[in-house]
Amino acid sequence: MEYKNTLNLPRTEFPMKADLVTREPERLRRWQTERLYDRIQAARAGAPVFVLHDGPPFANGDVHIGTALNKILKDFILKYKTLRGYRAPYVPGWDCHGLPIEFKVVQERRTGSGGSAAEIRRACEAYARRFVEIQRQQFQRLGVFGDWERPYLTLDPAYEADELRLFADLVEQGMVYRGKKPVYWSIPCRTALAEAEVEYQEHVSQSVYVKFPVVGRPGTYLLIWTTTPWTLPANLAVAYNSNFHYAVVRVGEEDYLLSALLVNTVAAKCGWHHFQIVRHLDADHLRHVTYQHPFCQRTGRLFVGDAFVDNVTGTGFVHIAPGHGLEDYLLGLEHGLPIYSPVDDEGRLIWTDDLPREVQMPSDLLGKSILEKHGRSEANEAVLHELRVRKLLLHEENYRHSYPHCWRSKTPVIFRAMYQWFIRLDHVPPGSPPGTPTFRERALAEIEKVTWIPAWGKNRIAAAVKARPDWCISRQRAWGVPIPAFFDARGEPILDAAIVRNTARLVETHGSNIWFERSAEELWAEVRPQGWSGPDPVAKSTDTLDVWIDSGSSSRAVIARRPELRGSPLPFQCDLYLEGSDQHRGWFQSSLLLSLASQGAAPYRTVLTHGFMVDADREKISKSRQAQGGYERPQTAEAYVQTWGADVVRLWVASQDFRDDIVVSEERLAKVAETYRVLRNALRYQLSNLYDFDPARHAVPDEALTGLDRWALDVFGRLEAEVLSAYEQYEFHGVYQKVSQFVAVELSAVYHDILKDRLYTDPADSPRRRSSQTALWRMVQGLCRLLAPILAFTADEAWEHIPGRPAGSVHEQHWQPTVLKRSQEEVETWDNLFRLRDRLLPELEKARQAKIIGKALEARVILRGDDPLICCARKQAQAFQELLNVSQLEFEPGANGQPAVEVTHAAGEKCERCWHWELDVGRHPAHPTLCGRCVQAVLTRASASSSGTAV
RNA sequence: GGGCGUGUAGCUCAGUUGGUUAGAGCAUGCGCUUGAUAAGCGCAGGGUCACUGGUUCAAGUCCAGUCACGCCCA
Repeated sequence: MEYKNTLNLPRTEFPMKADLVTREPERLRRWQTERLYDRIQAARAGAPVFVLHDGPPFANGDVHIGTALNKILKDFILKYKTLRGYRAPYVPGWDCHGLPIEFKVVQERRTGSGGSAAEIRRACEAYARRFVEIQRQQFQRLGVFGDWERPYLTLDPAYEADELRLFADLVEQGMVYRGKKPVYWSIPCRTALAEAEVEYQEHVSQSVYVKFPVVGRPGTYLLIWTTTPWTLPANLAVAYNSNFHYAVVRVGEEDYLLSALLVNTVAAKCGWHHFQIVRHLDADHLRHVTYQHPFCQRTGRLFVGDAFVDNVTGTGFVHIAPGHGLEDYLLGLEHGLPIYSPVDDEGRLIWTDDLPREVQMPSDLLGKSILEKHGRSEANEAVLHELRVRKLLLHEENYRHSYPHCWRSKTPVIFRAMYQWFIRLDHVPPGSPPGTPTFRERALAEIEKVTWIPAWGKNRIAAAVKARPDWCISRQRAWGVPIPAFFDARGEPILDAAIVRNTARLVETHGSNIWFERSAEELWAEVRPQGWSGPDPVAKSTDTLDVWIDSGSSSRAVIARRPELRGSPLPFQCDLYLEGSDQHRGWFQSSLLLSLASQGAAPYRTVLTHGFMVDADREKISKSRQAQGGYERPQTAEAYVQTWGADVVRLWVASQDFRDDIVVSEERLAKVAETYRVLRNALRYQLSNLYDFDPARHAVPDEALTGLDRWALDVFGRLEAEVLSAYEQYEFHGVYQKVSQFVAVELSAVYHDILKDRLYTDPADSPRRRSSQTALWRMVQGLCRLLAPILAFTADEAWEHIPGRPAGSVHEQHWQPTVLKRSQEEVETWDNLFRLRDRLLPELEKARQAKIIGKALEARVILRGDDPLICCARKQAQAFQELLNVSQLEFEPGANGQPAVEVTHAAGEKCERCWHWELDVGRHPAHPTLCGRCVQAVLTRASASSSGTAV
């Protein structure tokens, strides 16, 4: 029993149990008090730069697990680049303006009208800052390094000023115009919505088939179909498809015109039992048809609309209201129709100045509300009533389809034409020669210059840029950067680059609240350009800029402004943007368009995209499932960190290919936690066997290392190269797979297992033991560096337990992979030994099954014959016996009838100290239970301790 | 409905230009060990490569279609 004390059993303070949830915050505090991030940046002052520019999350709510994923991926890259010697600064940002915050604030205030714009704005700012603080804590808790004390906020006056200066450039180039155009309008929010603010949901609409009387042919009607009856008062035309055949169908006394292919469908819907097709018409006949509006005193004409009139739904005639639909609007422009939109901000039907009163809707319809309550809208009901009394409503039914909804109020949006500011996508500078590329074409060319990872990202953003309409940039909201426009006495807008720049200067010193707090006169006095010869304003605009202009301006307001991020030769261009794939239509695009327009190039050289978080069933994380208790915990970063610790969450992020969707589930986290334990244990094994190792005194040079250790370092070197390459390509799941499999197989099952014997039983200072310690010492440093970007806390913790380590945190190290070069011959020898080992292990297993042996040390292996592998093993008998971890290995010449491999129980007795079975146990009278080797070890140890050199 | 993706063992991933019985780690089961011990080692089971059809001597790998899921759009 006492011999156990003569062994070099592992010792370490590095605990097996990670206890990440309580221990990580302590390390975090230390990093903060030591100002580790600043220290790293300072140390890399002259190094090559790698800039990843942060896409700002919205300053609202707790950090979602999906947002955490994004931040962690960014941190992997920056920690990796830092280790490789780059100066890789990180300036986190927040998107602070916008409807979601204003919506919350107005809800929270609940004080009737809600106060002035300036008051709401102050409350919004306080709200945004509160969540910036909350999210900052939560992001830091994930182990993300960055300049958290000086993040960029889109509400900073300096940011707003730069955004306005960028806007001024666009104004100066003539890219910004005011136009009347149908936009998404949210009635409860009383605002136009950006495409990004619209979400599609299932909706039941009232679908109606309506008769439009044909002028000059009593009893003949066009049939149109619509799912938005409230747009009928705005009807100004009907579209048909010039490729279709149309039929005149007689039902009872009346004749109906509709697409020939849809006759049966419509007949079934409308319940026509007896009908006959009395005539066929082709498109030429339709060109000259005029119809009477069903309930307004005006007529309309038919136009070709091949692009959108289909033969699948409806009647083959499409009701056109240029003020209420994009296709309608375009057709209206083409034929000079007014963009007529008789609806007010509250979604009520009204008369407008676009048409004479007498040809507009009957006064009974005025004031009827479009907004649905319990699936019914006053406006629809009133229109249907008008149709019914005139006997023009042929059929009515519920129609279930996907329909755009306001993302905040969750109500169906309407399309409504109104004056808005736009950025013209097909802009060409005035006076440029023919053939000059349009802005859209330049954007597409710029997309070609960027590296998109994965490569399909290029297609995706190019398709989005190709297809997108002009960018509607105005919002009728308070919480945003004001559009510094004025109106003259005639109501004409005044927007001028010099005014915008002067406003930027004003905003830079006072913040953008000044626009809302001061009167138009006061503002004009401040921003009126020198030598202004235009009209004087009588009012100011109260619109704000689309928030995509905010975040899209960051290349100018942040990259070009912050000295540590500033690029060269293009100050606004950085190396990498990294966001979810939805940003192809969001930030990637807004950043590209704005940077190109104002600065002449894309703000990024590479764009990396990740997929979305899905649950265990590979379906998107849904709030309704959350509400029904479908998940064990809230889908926030905090909830996961509090259960598993940040390093497990980080390892989970690394474990999957982020270019696809990422599964977040309890099972997945549990599996990853298991891998974490394996990694941690391997580190612990290595550290615990270095307790008496001082590299300065004990390190063994490469050529003196044992073959096994040289093998291990070589294999590790190859792993390191593979891992390096995976990091280079941002394939963190490759790092995860390679490292975890290496640790499980090469390290734990082979190297560590074999090493135990020499580490524990050899004399502490024996060359063989010091050789292995040297290898472990080098490897544990390598592992820490290689894991540091992912296991930010654990790698740093383990690093501190390495004896004689380089100064500083693991995150301050310079990762320079070292290679141990072995000759071809040596490599082959060891490959052979392992090949033979693989062949013999099943034999040992058989012996175990047959109860001949238990553990391998109880075995004696006899190898016979002159098989090349066996010859190789004979030359390396001692090393090979170690690989097998058996007590006795014997070689015999081949003999007839004798197997080439034989496993028997070892001869002799079990040594009490090393557990080998040896023939020389008991030879030494003072140590009757020990083998010769252990006697030596014990005697060496005794003399070392008596001479005072023991460790 | 359209665009862009994805679909290989329970989980996460490999599967080069199409070529022998489809691999790894983890998890599971069964053993071993008890000097890495809320650890360690070994062995075993587990896949009609989403589905259907095609091209080919040969397809997880190429083509077409279908389905499911995700993002974006209508």
